[in-house]
Amino acid sequence: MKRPLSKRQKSILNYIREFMKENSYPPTVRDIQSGCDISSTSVVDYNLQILQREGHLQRRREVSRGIELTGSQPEPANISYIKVPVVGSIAAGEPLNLIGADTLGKEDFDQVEIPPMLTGGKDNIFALKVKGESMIDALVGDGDMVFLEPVDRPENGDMVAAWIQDRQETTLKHFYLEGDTVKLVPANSQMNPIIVAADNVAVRGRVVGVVRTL
Amino acid sequence: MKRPLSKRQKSILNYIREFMKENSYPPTVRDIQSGCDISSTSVVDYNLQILQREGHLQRRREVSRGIELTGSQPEPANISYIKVPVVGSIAAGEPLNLIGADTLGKEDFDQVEIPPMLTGGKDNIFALKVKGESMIDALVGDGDMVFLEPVDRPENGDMVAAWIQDRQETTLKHFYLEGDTVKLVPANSQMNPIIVAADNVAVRGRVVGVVRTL
DNA sequence: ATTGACATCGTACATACGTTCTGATAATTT
DNA sequence: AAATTATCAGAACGTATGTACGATGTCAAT
Repeated sequence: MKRPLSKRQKSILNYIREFMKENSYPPTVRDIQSGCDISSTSVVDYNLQILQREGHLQRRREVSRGIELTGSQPEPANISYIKVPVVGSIAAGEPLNLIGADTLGKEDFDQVEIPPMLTGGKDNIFALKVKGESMIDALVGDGDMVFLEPVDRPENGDMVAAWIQDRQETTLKHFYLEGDTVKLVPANSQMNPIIVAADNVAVRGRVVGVVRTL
Repeated sequence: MKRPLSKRQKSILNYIREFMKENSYPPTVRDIQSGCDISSTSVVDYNLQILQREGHLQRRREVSRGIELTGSQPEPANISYIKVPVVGSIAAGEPLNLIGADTLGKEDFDQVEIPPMLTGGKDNIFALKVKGESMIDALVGDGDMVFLEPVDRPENGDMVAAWIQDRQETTLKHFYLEGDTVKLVPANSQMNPIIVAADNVAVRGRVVGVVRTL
């Protein structure tokens, strides 16, 4: 169903997007033809049919400029980008005060803007700056920014930010629920798993993305 | 200058707005004609001319549906976001065809939008999808997306995408220039550095960011 | 009544534009 | 290789659609 698009099809799709950003109406078959350096209108038509079949756009027969891109509705301009609050940094073994992540508004934190590519469409995403090397084997290093989706009942194996009640700290670990205990395992061969009672940990969120700048 | 619009003109303007809300393209003269119960296309044209003169809309001559409502422009969105082309994927030890990255336009590739946070303000950034584990110790894993800034004379230690002439392949490695040879070292303890003549490698770009989604 | 600016009609025309047909060519499969 | 299938080319066709133009109607000022 979801076949990969050919180079030409991508090119066409991109051209349509660009065109509609410039003008306020869709391009004609011939606009696309010249815009994408295609030598025949029939080729454009051919590929438009495919793009339509694959659900990337809608066409109205016999209607000039009867092209409608699906998926990327109008342009609320900013809905495509999401501002997420950086609620703090998280360090291996160090306490982290995340209190207020629920009570305070987004406005009270630094904000980073991230593309939807990272969020998978979810909102409510928040960010943490990683300190330390506790997850180094999971390819998360010091200084990285991790993005989390708020969940309190993660799947086993998820990378989560968890608050450990009696240690008064929050760490980034892999999560495993085993009976009524929770095993929090770091992705670092030099560090040992933490095993605690299930009611002693509160998962803050599940990591959905990692960003590092060099 | 700002004359009051006639009933008919208001009707037309209104119809255009409605039409563009329904469909994603502007109406034709005849759409307006029937939609506003006008008995002649010339009347529509006549009134459109007036509406244009009064600044309520723009028209493109000889262009079907060449109507553009003024006043409610959807803001040029955020300039702060950059579209970068994903020019391909890069794999440890496998050839990668990057030919055309210079000759083809951005439009010919998939695009991802990234926040300025990742680019440090530079443009010309391009992206590669990582395949394989050659940089696993540098916290770059399979499936990650790396963002590169085009440079051909990197600093020692930079992580670069380099084209190796006589192997006909592109890889992601750390770069070290030593005399007139170049050492390309993978960040994977299981793999050995590649040492080649300096004029045998062409650096495509320097990695400035890494993104991973889980 | 006459004029003339304004709005409306009906119609015709030229071209903008989607569609279709016949083959050619490249990519895959048998 | 032969047979299929996917993709492209070029041209032709017919509808969709903007535009032009003369005729008609309206209404206020002359």
